[in-house]
Amino acid sequence: MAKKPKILCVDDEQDILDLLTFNLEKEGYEVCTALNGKKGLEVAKKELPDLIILDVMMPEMDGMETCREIREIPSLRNTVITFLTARNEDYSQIAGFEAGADDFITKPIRQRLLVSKIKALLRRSGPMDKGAEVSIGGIEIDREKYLVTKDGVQIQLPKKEFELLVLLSSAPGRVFTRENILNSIWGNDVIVGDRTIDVHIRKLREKLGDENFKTIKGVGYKFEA
Amino acid sequence: MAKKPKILCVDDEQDILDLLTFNLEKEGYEVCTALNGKKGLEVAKKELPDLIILDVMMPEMDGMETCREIREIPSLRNTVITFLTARNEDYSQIAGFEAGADDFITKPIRQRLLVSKIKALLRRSGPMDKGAEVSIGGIEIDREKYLVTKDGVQIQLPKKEFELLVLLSSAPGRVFTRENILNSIWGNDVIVGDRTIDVHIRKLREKLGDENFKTIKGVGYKFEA
DNA sequence: AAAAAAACTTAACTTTAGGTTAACCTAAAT
DNA sequence: ATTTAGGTTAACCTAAAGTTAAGTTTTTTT
Repeated sequence: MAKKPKILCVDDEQDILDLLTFNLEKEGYEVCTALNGKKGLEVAKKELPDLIILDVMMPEMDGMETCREIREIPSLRNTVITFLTARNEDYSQIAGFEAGADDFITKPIRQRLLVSKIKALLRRSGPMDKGAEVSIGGIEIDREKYLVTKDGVQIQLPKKEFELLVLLSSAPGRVFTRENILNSIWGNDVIVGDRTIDVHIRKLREKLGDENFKTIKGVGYKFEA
Repeated sequence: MAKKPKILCVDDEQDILDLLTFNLEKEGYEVCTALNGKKGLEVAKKELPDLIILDVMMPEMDGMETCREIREIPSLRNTVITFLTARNEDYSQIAGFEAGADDFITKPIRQRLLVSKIKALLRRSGPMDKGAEVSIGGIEIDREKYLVTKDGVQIQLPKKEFELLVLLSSAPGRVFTRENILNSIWGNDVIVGDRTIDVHIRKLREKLGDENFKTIKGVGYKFEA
């Protein structure tokens, strides 16, 4: 099974969160929640969800503001964000799109519409990054063929190493924290020792060249050409 | 050789049609065109293309509407549809997916991206059940005759083995997950044990040579020459 | 219609790739 | 100099795939 899409719901009402969680989990999504914008931002950074549902009306940091901040974070730049608003608040919609929203869901939430919108949004974001081949500095990655080519030589990587490479190369130059990596590749619930990542990084360095995998001490790793 | 995929382009600007036709024919596709949604629908019914490129903005019947109508026609239900939009018309994209689009191509059209998207979309849309003969590395597959020839020797494969071979060979080199395989050959709902696939793979290896069927542990299988 | 054969699935068991850990080492930062 | 994060290695362990044979089901033959 392809990894379950992860959805973050941010709302100050626990009721709404419960409703969303219930409906989305039923559809097979992995759901995480936050009770305010600030928490939402934190969770988003940590969990790197595929889609975020943001309530517009929240105390302290409202949806707009949260959205703007999320859009500032490189690792979340391509995450789909949809707002939750009261019906017919046209005005907020305009502002919302300016803040970087991708869609709006109106309250009261109709379960069927919610699910179909979510599906459509995820589908939309899907085809983009499915382009199978990436090529950076002599290294080609073909996700469909599960094959890496370095300077014309094909290399067969084990699953975890491949996934790690795909992750790091998805944003060359960007630092991924250990936490990022664990969440993306292992999932938040799985617990593996600290050294595990190092070992995989080591293998990658061995196979693809030391110079491409940089350590940022105290922060994480990045892939560079 | 598998039959050329047929692509229908619908746009109200002749310039765009010419550009698309030129680029796609160069890649070996068969191209037909229509200057508006209504004509597009007619041509689609007649030609049964494998993929349709629809401009969103057209007078009279726009892309969305055309798309919806196309989806109503049973013989075109599985045709891949991709929209042509001006850059960053996010909102129309959402509506587009709801109308049944599979992907979007943004104007201005970048030739390489266009071609790679088309390729990816056609590949994903699954094995074309039209073109009958495939030949890869000493193995010939004739889907019409249900016949496999290895190094000139005809081999009679049972149904499941044959289907599995056809699936894997439909995209040589590409890894098919167990889930992929189950969905394609057995259908979404049928439940068969995990080991069933292995057994069929084993039979294929036995009959057609071990080396052609690679295991990607934790991922799936692929067929290679 | 019964018997036989072929194909398909399952179950039980073995094998193995590769993922994880633990223990120790090294280098960078304070 | 001390601390701490990361690097390295090899042993260990496990989930996934391979194998085989024994049921089932389906198809063909008589």
